[in-house]
Amino acid sequence: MTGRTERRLDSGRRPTVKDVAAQAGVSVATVSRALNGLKSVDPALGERVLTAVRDLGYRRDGLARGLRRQVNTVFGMVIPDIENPFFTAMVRGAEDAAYRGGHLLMLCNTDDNLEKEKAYIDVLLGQSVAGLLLVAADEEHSDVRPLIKWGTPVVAVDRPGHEHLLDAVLVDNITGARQATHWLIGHGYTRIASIAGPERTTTGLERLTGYRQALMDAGVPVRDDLVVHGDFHVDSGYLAASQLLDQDPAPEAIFVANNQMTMGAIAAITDRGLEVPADVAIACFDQLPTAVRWHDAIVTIEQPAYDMGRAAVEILLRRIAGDARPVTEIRLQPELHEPLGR
Amino acid sequence: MTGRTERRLDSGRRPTVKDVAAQAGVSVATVSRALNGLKSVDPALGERVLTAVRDLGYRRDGLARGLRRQVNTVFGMVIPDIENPFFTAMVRGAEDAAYRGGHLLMLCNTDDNLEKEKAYIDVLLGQSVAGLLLVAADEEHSDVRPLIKWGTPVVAVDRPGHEHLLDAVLVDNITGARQATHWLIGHGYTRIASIAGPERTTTGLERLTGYRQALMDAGVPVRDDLVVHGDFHVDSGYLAASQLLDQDPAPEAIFVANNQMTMGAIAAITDRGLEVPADVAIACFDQLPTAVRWHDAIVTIEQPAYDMGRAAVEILLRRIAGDARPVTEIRLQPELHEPLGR
DNA sequence: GTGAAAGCGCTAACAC
DNA sequence: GTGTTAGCGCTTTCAC
Repeated sequence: MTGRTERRLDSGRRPTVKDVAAQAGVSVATVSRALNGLKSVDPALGERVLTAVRDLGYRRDGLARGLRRQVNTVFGMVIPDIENPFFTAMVRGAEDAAYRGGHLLMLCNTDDNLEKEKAYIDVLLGQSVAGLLLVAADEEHSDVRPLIKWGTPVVAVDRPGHEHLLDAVLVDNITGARQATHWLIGHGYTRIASIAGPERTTTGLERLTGYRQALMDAGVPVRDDLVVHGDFHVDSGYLAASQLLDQDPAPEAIFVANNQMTMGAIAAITDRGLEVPADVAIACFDQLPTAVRWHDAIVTIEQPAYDMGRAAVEILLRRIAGDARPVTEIRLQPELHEPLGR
Repeated sequence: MTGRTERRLDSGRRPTVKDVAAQAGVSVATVSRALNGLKSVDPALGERVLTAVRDLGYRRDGLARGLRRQVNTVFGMVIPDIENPFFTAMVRGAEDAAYRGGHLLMLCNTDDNLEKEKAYIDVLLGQSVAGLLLVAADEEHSDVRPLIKWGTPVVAVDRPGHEHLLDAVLVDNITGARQATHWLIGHGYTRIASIAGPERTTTGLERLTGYRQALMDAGVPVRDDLVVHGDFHVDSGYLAASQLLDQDPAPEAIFVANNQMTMGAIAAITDRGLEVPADVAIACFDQLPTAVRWHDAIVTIEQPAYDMGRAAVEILLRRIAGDARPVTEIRLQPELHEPLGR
């Protein structure tokens, strides 16, 4: 603030290597070497450089650096819904693994908007990220082939990449959904509805398939009027549950395809003065926070969200290290948790 | 895949403007102009450029572009805890406003880790982001002065920036905490404890101050053994509540300084077979999801998280547009929500 | 051990 | 309306 140590450059210009070099009385090459920690630099000069850096408030330009070195250390991650705890847990898993591996993680939220998704992927690749984790909003149209071609490793998480051309970390949705539905059947419910996910997502479709399989296995007729599609968000769960409860007779149990829609469904049920599970039983794909109402009364299929993020980053790290094995798809098993009350 | 249209460049090299220019039979300048949508380019040539771009799978290098133009379109945002719904709501507000203004938002989660925070800020500024939204993990040590000096606009959100040198969007924590505590007092509770936030955050301190003020206003003695500090995360809420409940006599009511710790506190109370609010009343700073157990039995101080994010971006946009007014601090009012049961 | 200079991919003068 | 070229800030040969 006093300007005492800041000899040159009082203009608003951001300082560059040149400024630092001039201030320290060395060449730009030496500045660069010192900043990169090359041991081939004289300790005395190195010290002078560091002092100049501090005096000037110099900060290396990542753009120029990245452009020159053609290698970045940051990972990019694209998720569809930052308000969904499942994805944020996944982010934590990815981030922890990345940080351990010496990488940072930049997150982009697409809000299930394909246009945004395209834009974010574009920026991320434009910045030459070291790797990309992609939870695709639209599996059909997010064409990432060009990326892989030019060497940026991409791993699809939760939802498979374009035509299974990408490394992917997925969950066995069919088995999980079947287990949940099976549990309901085993506990005496027969009129079992489902609030399903969007038809354009594999997660939505696979969980619906699992639900249907369980019914067929048990010889329970599969009725299309008992299936309502939502969009994986809270409001659509509320709406779907309302539609189902309007039916006469109303369903005795509902298998809901994700956590957010379950929250909505619970709210709809409560708003009608009904109780879970006395009036309507719920099975939910995804873990629910323990503090959630009726938590003890709901069957949940817990997905290993944190581990999925971690596993995805580990694949990325291996690819960066030069691993060239063919496309790998990992499918992790979810886990059925019975309600405590039983 | 067939390679039919891809004349040159079958190597693994990523194509550049030069390649596109060669393929389209024009100069690099024309390619650049076409890609930037300058109308001074012949439609026919423009078309040829676009075709070449598609054939080659060309993608503009954001690093080189940013370096040359010295102006980026992406905002950066740094938050301490991506698993806290308060921050994710804030992100949504910021992102929506940014997108409306033609900007994208890159998110970084510091996990309350000062080292990570430094690293992320460094990368973000290194990438020359157009602006930075900062929810500081450590208000003392996150020295962002150099940034402002070189022109990147920075807005502090939720927690004030370094010594109030930054534009900031904050909440009136003292008033909110006072209202919550006042409500408890007004409903007959006198032995009121508090699970406070960390002492290094202003949010933690201000809410504690509000709690104390309310007690003093009502002539209730302020007792330090009724205050336990947490770290704003779920586990610390559980721990703190356990400590408080171990006291004899146990507190009749607890004012909890944020949502996550409230979740933990509720779990601790439930685990002991106690009920909210019959055995222990809870007042919580922050909104709680409606599906949370006891939601109807808890006084909440709702923060306008979404609006905070939006307001912060709006400041950023104004600064970018050249607004040079002195440092602005906005304080939004939280809103007390009474439990429905009353 | 240090410096001079080329060049990463792009845009923006500047010529024509 | 199009092409040639300088140069953004940095790293990295290549000389010395």
